[in-house]
Amino acid sequence: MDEPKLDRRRLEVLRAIVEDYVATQEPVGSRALVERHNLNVSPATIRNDMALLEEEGYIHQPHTSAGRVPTDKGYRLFVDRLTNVKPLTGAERRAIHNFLDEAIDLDDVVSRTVRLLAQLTRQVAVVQYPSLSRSAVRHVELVSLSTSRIMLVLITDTGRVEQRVVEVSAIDEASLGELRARLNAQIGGRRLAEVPALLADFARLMPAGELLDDPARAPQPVAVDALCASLLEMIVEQREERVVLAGTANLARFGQDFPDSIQPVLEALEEQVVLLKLLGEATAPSLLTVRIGRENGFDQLTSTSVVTSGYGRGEDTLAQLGVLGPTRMDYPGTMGAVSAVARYVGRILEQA
Amino acid sequence: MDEPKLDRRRLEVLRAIVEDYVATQEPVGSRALVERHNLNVSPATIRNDMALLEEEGYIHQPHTSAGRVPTDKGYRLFVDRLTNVKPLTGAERRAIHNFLDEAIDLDDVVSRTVRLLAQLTRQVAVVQYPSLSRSAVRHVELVSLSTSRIMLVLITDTGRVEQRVVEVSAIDEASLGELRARLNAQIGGRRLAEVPALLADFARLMPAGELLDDPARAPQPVAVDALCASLLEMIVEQREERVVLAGTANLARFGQDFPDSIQPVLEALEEQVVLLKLLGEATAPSLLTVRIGRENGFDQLTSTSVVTSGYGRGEDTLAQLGVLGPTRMDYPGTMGAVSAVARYVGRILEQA
DNA sequence: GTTGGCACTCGTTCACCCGGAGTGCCAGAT
DNA sequence: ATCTGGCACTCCGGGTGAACGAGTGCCAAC
Repeated sequence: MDEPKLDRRRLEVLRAIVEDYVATQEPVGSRALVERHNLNVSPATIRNDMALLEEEGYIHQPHTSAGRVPTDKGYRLFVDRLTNVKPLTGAERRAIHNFLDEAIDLDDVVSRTVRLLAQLTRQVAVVQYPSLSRSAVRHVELVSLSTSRIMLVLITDTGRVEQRVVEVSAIDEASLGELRARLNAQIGGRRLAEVPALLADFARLMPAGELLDDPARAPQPVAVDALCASLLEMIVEQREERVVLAGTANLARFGQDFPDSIQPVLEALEEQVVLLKLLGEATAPSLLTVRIGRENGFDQLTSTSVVTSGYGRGEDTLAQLGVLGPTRMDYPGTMGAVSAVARYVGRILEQA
Repeated sequence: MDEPKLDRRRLEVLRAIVEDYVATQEPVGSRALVERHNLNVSPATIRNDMALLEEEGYIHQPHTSAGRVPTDKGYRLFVDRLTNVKPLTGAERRAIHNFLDEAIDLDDVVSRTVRLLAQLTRQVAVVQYPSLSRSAVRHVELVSLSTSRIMLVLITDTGRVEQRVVEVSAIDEASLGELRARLNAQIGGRRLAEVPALLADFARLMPAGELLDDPARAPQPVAVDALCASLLEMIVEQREERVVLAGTANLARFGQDFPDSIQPVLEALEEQVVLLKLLGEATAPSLLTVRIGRENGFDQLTSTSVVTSGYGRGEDTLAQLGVLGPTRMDYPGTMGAVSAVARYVGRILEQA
């Protein structure tokens, strides 16, 4: 798999090119390279290496007699083999702690996280709300609003509360209380992912009275069905997950990095669907994913890269968060920030 | 108050300058003016008028021997006296109806409205959630989660649901039921604005048992106080209102209109506080407000204008919505769109 | 495999010039 | 008193061309 033609020095040259280009935003030439990094060879040697790297598609020359610029393939190699995530400074680490520790509820955690990430990386930050399906039921509440309307409230252990109103045939308070108790016994504390199966059982057994001490108090099947159906809908519907955004202003700072304009990028960022796709499938917590240029699959985003990480409680990934910026970005730094924030948010969620 | 020096033709000239400049985005000269509008005078005459308009501060010359550009003061006069809101086309009107009629709940109405407004005006749209304080209490629910924790749920007639959990000293189910009934009798159907006063009475009378048939069942004062306090907090806190945004990508289309960069504008738009201030105090429904350039009071937004309108049910303003764009914007068109959307959203809320 | 040298290519910058658009002003016409 | 045509003037923008410099590729020598 390794390209045998790339010996140690050539890789070093590629790394130097990426680093310099990211720093200066200008094509980098052979002389500048030997000066800034202490490669103990002459510019001419570097030129030979560059010619080879270009042949292999890792770098590219905007026009004859210009310096070289990394290609997407070059960045990819850089990220995969030539760098490690850069650990944050103590000050940054402290800033994360201080800022996130003040969060008062889930909304606040998410909103603080996204702003923090944007500020830390000076780029666009994206945070997905903890997914319902990964979290567990803390409590289900049934509130009768009138004789035939029930409000269904679902509280999860990530602190999210969802409610909706259900129309049912008349049901009396006593039955409702019984139902509430049984329902909580059945699904309380269980993963949302397990709930559909459990509800199916519940809908089958409950009306038959099999779960009750006094079968005479079994509620009407139709009411139970309606409630279960609504509960299921809530869970499924919420899987269409919410995403929040911050730092779009940072895009403007990189105006020159985008071939035409930042308009298509801003447009893409307004589409929830696009954002969700960018964050991608849930990965293990603190496992970084980097998508470079075309890899992210949207034409409007060919000159952007995305760095994402799962976050969650312990081993469970509850959702994804990440950062979007120009392909020419500080990968080690960004990866460090994303990883650190993901880890810390996870820890906060554990306490809650 | 009228500047007597501005006779009919001079005003006409100002209008022509604004219209042409908005259309072409280039300083407009005397000759072009007489050609495009059929003013029946010579360019020289227009030049005299322009000199006067400039002296009065309505227009401005970027440099000697360039055409004229309207100043903020010029736009102001234009908006106040030289134009009327432009009615929408039939197609646009139909688009509004079709798109908004499909909304399924309050969140959906708001989200559709903001996207619609952005698309219609091709600018940044801002919509404030209907304010709790203007709406009325539909129902208050008390749910005991455990012996000492009660969930308080407030449902308003705009369809909003807010909940929070309150810690109280132990309270039994019967007292809770009584409390719920009395509380609803006291504040159900009332405006949120009236609620604080009503709650004060309630907290005074209820514990004393004066409102009960059986004074022995009066709940502990401390529990009532805690509940009332939380309810008040909910109402007050929600006055810090939510705002949603769409169409930021449209800013990029106007890149040249912003002296330096759109960055400060994007930054401003990320601040909820700024957005709320821009939307401003509630005004009567369908009453348009236009703030031009510096009038909006933010340094970052000196080259933007904001067109807002209240919207609501009948005569009640529930919240504000509006559009933000470069000072050089199509005022009549934008005003027409904002006004039409505000009116229609109001009508939708009436049905709900 | 590395190096120094050299010819060559291009993009960038600057000075310069020119054309055109637009102005202000003035004297004369209405 | 107001409008108009004419005229001199200003200034921006675009185009041209030269000088410059950064960078390259190649080759012969080490």
